[in-house]
Amino acid sequence: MKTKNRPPRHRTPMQDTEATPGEQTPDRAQSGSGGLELTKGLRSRTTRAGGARAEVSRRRQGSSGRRENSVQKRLESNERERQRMHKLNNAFQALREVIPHVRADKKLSKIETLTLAKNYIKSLTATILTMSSSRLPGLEGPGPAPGPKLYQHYHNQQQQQQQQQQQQQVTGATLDVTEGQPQGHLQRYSTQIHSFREGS
DNA sequence: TAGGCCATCTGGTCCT
DNA sequence: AGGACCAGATGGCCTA
Repeated sequence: MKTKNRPPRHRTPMQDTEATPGEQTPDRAQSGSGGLELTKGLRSRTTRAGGARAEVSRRRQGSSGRRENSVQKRLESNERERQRMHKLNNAFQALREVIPHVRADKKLSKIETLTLAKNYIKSLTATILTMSSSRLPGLEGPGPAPGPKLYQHYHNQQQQQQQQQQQQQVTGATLDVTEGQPQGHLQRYSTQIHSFREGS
């Protein structure tokens, strides 16, 4: 696995609006697509389908006034998209900080973060179920008994997931773990974080 | 150098 | 209508 703790890259000219504190510094410096001047960005994309469409669109624009207006709209849209992605990345970072993993010096990738989070939740769920297992047969039992309800909810979800998997026949999801008995989750989670951080 | 990961731009579609 | 969301494309950085 690779180190993702790389230093922030530089900002593009248009990114100088300012980054919200705590947000990742945008990179993309001087890259063909990223470094606007919008015209530069558009020009660099004319070889692509989207870029070609943009080219046609621009020809249709006609007057330079309308074109400028369109460019301005695009710049604003780009900025919103950037902010949206920064929020998403902040959420990823927040998630990384609450899921335990082995090598704290190495940043989890997004896919690793999501997968570990999913399995961490499952392991916690399994732990809770284990702790309340004395009540498991007690669907009939009196008292507050959150256990059985949770257990049933958990199993309903397990069944749904199994059905979905059977339907979809998902392949290539190497990070995913085949669902099984609840008590296996903690073990699998532990194994997985080791393979993520120390393996490959 | 190839492959993985990522940020950004972009146009289309959906939603309010 | 305008903004949010999404997916495809592109290119930079990093590691094995």
